[in-house]
Parts: sequence; C-alpha cells; structure tokens
Amino acid sequence: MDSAQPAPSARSAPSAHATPPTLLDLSTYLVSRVGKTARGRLAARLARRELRLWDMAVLAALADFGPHAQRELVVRLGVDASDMTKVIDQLAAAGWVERARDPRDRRRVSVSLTPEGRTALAELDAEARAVQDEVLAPLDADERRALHALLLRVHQGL
Amino acid sequence: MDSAQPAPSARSAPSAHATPPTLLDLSTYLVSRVGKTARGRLAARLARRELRLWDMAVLAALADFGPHAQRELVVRLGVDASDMTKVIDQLAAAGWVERARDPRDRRRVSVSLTPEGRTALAELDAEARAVQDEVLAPLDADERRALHALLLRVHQGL
DNA sequence: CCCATGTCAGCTCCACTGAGATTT
DNA sequence: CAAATCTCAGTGTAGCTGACATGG
Repeated sequence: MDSAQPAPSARSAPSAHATPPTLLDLSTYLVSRVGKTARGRLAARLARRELRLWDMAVLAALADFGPHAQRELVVRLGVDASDMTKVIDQLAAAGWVERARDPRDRRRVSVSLTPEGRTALAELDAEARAVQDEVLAPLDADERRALHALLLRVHQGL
Repeated sequence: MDSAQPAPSARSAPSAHATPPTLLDLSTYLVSRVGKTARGRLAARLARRELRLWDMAVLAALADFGPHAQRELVVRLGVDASDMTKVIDQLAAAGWVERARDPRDRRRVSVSLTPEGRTALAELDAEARAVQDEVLAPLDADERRALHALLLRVHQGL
C-alpha cells in the first residue's frame, strides 16, 4: 500500500480511516465498539486456552455464589439453556466443575466448582485485567474509576 | 417470565439474577455487556426496517465525508469488501445511494448519498438516540456527557 | 419441569473470477 | 503495443456463534 511511501504530507489524507462523526457522536456506538473490541481481545486470549467467554462467566458465578443448579446458571447469566449444557460439558471435562444430581430433587443437576476450577478462574481474571489495561490505556486511574462507576450504574439499569 | 408477577417479595431472592461480582468488577465485562445490549436493541429496531447496522454506518460515512469509492468505504469502516458489495446492493435498491463508475478509473464504483438516503439516515439516527435514552436512563445529562467523553478517548486509543 | 440434542439463520472471513489499470 | 502484474468489484462458500425447537 502506501506504507512504503513516507507520506510527505501525512495530514493531507487523515480522514481515510476516520470514523464518521455521526457515529462518534452516539454513545451507543462508542460503547458498542469498545465493548466489541474488549470482548474480542479477551476471547482471543481465552481461545489460546481453548476456552470461551461463557466458561469464565460460569466459573465466576460458581465462585461468587456457590453451587448452582444448571437452570440457575442459565437465569443468572442469561445464557440459552441449550448452550449452558455445552459449557458445563467442557468445564467438567477440564475438571474445573463437578456435576452431581441434587439428592432432594433428582431432576436437578448441581454444578460446583473444584479447587482446580478456582485456580483457573484466577488465571482467567488476570487475562481479563491485562486486556483491560490495554483497552483503557488512554485513561488514568481516576478516570478508569469514574468510567467503571458510570458503566456499573448503566448495567444495573438494564 | 415473571414480568406479569408484581413480585410480592422481590427482595426474597435478590441474588437469583445477580451478576457475579468477579465480573462486575471488570470494566471489560461491563462495557462489553452494555455494548452488546445497545447493539442488540438498535439491531432489532433496524431489523423492523429490514436494515442492518452496517447500512447505517455506510450512510453515515457518505453523509459525513461525501462520495466514496466502494474500496474507501471498506477501509474506513473495516468491513470485508465482499460484504460491502451486499450492503451497497441493498442501499441502492432502496434508492438511498447511487452507484456510478469512476470515469477516470473504471474499476472503481463511486457511491454517493441521495436526498432520500439523507432523510433515512436522520430517521436511523433518531432510532439510535432512542436506544441510547433507554440504555443510559440511569444517568443524568452531565453524567452522559462524562461517559461519552471517556468512551471517546478510549475509542481513539484503539 | 429440567436437561440434552439437533437444527437454522446471521455474520465474518476467505478464495476465486473478470474487468480494468499499471508497469516494463 | 504486448505481456505480466496489480487493483477493484462482485460471487460463492465455509466456519463460527447464538437463538430456537424438539426429544428424553
């Protein structure tokens, strides 16, 4: 391309990659674009471990709230029930969660975190924070806190 | 679901839908979740008009920067060239853009916005702002501005 | 009712074609 | 001007993901 060209007047074509202001003016657009980037980068890191984003979400739910029936995980995380089955399959295969029939209601499958699963979650959390550092690089610590607080309130309102 | 139920004791099971704190503590997660919600809601509205998000992005680029060669739209918006062809097909069928061979380089197709296209973009922009009002409901005007400014800087850093 | 399996649509990415431009 | 090479638009395909539908 023009990478071989020293771009004597690089300012002459600054708009070639510029995003339309009509879109930049929409917070909707910005949050969607930034979110997609963050998600994509984390997904790429998790993919190296043959994991998906839902795997981390399930591990976090189990770590934070203890054992769940599979149905409870579906409600909490908003995943489709059919997909949850596959996620649990994978996590169980890795030895990070255990399935057990609930003795009081043998239809329900209780899913619980293993110690190995807890260790894995810590590693995934570190990956997520690394991505966060990349993405939020333009902001200082105070600004990151402010952004987080605002997003948290927006998220709660959803 | 329970939307028909006035939730007599909604407080009795507050954690059933609660997101794991491990995730809520990640700005990465919040921005990704909020972004996906916003994107999904706008996509749903556009779908009623048989449109996709890319259609709006193309219209915005043409409105903000004037006519583009198709290749330029590809570079600016980061869409695959083959997909761009389909988007332009649809927009041209609706009468919102016009294709014209560049007489100086007959490989290139110059795409320009029609007056009808400009009107349509205004309507789509209104849809996007309606979604934004829904999603950002928990924030007041100052907070929305602050959020927008922070997101804009993050976006520029990507 | 809860879990599991299968199917389907949408999006993205990749390879290829043919017209046209550019270089040697 | 001839041949090789590159660029652009367009076509078709395959993989992945998420939502839905049916069966156990």
